[in-house]
Amino acid sequence: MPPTKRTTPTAQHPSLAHLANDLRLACMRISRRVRFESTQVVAPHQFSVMARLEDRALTPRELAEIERVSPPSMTRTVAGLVERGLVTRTDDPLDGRQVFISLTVQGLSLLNETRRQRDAWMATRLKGISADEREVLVKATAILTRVASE
Amino acid sequence: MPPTKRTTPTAQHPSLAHLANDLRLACMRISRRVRFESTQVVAPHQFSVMARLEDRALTPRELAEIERVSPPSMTRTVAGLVERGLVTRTDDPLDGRQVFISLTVQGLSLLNETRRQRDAWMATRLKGISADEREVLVKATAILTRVASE
DNA sequence: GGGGAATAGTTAGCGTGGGTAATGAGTTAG
DNA sequence: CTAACTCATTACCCACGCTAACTATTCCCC
Repeated sequence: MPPTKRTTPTAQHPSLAHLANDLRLACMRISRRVRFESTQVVAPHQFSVMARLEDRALTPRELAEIERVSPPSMTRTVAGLVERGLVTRTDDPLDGRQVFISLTVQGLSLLNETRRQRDAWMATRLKGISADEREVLVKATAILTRVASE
Repeated sequence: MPPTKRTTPTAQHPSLAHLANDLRLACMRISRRVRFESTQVVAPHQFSVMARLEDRALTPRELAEIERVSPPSMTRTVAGLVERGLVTRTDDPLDGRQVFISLTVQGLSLLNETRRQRDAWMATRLKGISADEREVLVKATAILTRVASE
């Protein structure tokens, strides 16, 4: 492949497109390795649902919308979590159609354990970097967090 | 404050654990949004296989090992890509057991189009940041890329 | 050179997690 | 009070992962 055209061609100031590409790839690779290399005790979609329930109980419909999944799929995912004792179902006293799904104590502790493992993976990778690099990453993390939530 | 070790991180110098957590979350959120919000014209595993074929043709077995998938799964994935005209099969003239899988012209252009979309998503997010922040991200990207490949 | 072991790829069949369509129970609007 | 709507579920299909078993080819070693 011929070298890509750059409108702002210095090494210090690569084009926005280049930065976007490289940064995106780095984020996706890190994300991929975190997911692959942390021991998965629950499936990714189950973990994701549990994480949503940490703040407050949600209905299956809300969960389905948040996770961008159809209601029947969420029914099954929740059923799996209930069976493992990680979440519980509670009838809504005000609306007989609805059900609230909430984390159990075991669910919360599993959630925290999984996070601990993932963080440990990341922390291990960060141990080798210099103080300067760490400063850069601290600043970059703030920016990335903002970007990710826009 | 305890005399020997600094256990309370400041805003400027958060603990390694904190940085690891925040950075990991930011990367995973960005990765998730890129995957969700770029129009998927091929499935993730198919895209991943196509990307591996960009440099050179590979055998199904090599692809299976790289993608950490069983050979039968790769057979099916490749079959799907062949059916869509995105890759082709070529018999190895030296070893009758083997087959080479390589990208077609359509495959390559689809690959580039998908990347363009993903990069566009990221580039859009990066347009709003300041020059200083961009400098930080340029440096951070180099570090993250290294970390992701360790 | 011949015969068994090893390797590449595929086929067959299973489990799981996505989807849509249809159903039942409960609520709301008219 | 009935009709329409909403929530959750069930029934059923597809996509993609797996292992086991099979065919074709190559390698190894006597």
